[in-house]
Amino acid sequence: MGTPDYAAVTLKSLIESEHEICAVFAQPDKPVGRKQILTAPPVKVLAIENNIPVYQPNSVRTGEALEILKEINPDAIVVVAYGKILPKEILDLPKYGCVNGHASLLPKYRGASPIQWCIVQGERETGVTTMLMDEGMDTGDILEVSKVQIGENETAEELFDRLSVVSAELMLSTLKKLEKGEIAPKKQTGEPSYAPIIKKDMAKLDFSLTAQEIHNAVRGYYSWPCAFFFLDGKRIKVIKTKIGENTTKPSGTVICNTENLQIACGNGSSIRILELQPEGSKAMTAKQMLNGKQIPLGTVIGE
RNA sequence: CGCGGAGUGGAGCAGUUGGUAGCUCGUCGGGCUCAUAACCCGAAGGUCGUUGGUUCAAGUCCAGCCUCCGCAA
Repeated sequence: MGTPDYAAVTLKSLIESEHEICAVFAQPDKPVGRKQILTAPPVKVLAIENNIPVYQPNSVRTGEALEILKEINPDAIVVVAYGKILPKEILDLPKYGCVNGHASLLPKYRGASPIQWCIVQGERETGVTTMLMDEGMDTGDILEVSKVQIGENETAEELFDRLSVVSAELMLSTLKKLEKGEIAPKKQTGEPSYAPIIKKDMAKLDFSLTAQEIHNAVRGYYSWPCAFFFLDGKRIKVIKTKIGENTTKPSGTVICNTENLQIACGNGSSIRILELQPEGSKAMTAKQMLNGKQIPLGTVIGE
């Protein structure tokens, strides 16, 4: 069970492994893009290419989904980024249980968007955890963990790509050990935290935060929804930033408008915006934008 | 037909009430300088996305088409 590209990587590994995949569950097709074309999620596409039956129930809490699963009678159910919480009847169905791959070091960053959130929070280390699902939100007993270091300038998109591979490898390992009875599930220990669903508004930059925090937000919200600020009523997405030197100017003040756009941040820090994308335009370097649009020194950004 | 912005010399933009194009940067040449990504002088480079229309005359008005992008999902 899974939906986006991230989950498709694991599915691909499973297909190429010795495991037999009886069925794939994915979220229903959704309209995508400017034209609102109904598009199949990546996991579904991959499943179809490999002639695996695909089910896309709107809800897994109806008897219908349960009936289908009973029919299939799987040894195990692998769940990666499926986006739905499974009811107890389904969790109890497979011999080896429902194994979930979650992109964080549990119990930290339980929930919907652990990858983006751990970057926004400035973590230097994260990872992938496989666990036996229970009825809670990412509260199941831990099976295996694989840690990954986060690069200073790594974006959520890049981390997604890396973790999807790590996740796939770990899942294969976990399944193998489960089958042989080599894993003892362990209760989650430590202080749990939750990664909220990312909303567009959250990506609006607040220049009263420190440059490091802004740098984290820019990386964490890339490439969706992408950090942004408003200038003359136009939304400007911030794509790439670098920490600048300290300044005494109040936060939000433009302090350099030539080679890049440097803005004063909280606590005397400053951020250099290297690449951005004004509303209606393509992504460009800050220097390119400044060639066409003059932003006077001292301009204060923010409402 | 979901809403909206945009296609102008290599890049980013401006272009007034229609009268054959400007700015910033870059490029090339020269100069200044110990030196420079700094400064000064000069040059090259555009049939203004495409097709048709209105007009004495259109980047500038009208219609269609192509492409890019933001919002929304």
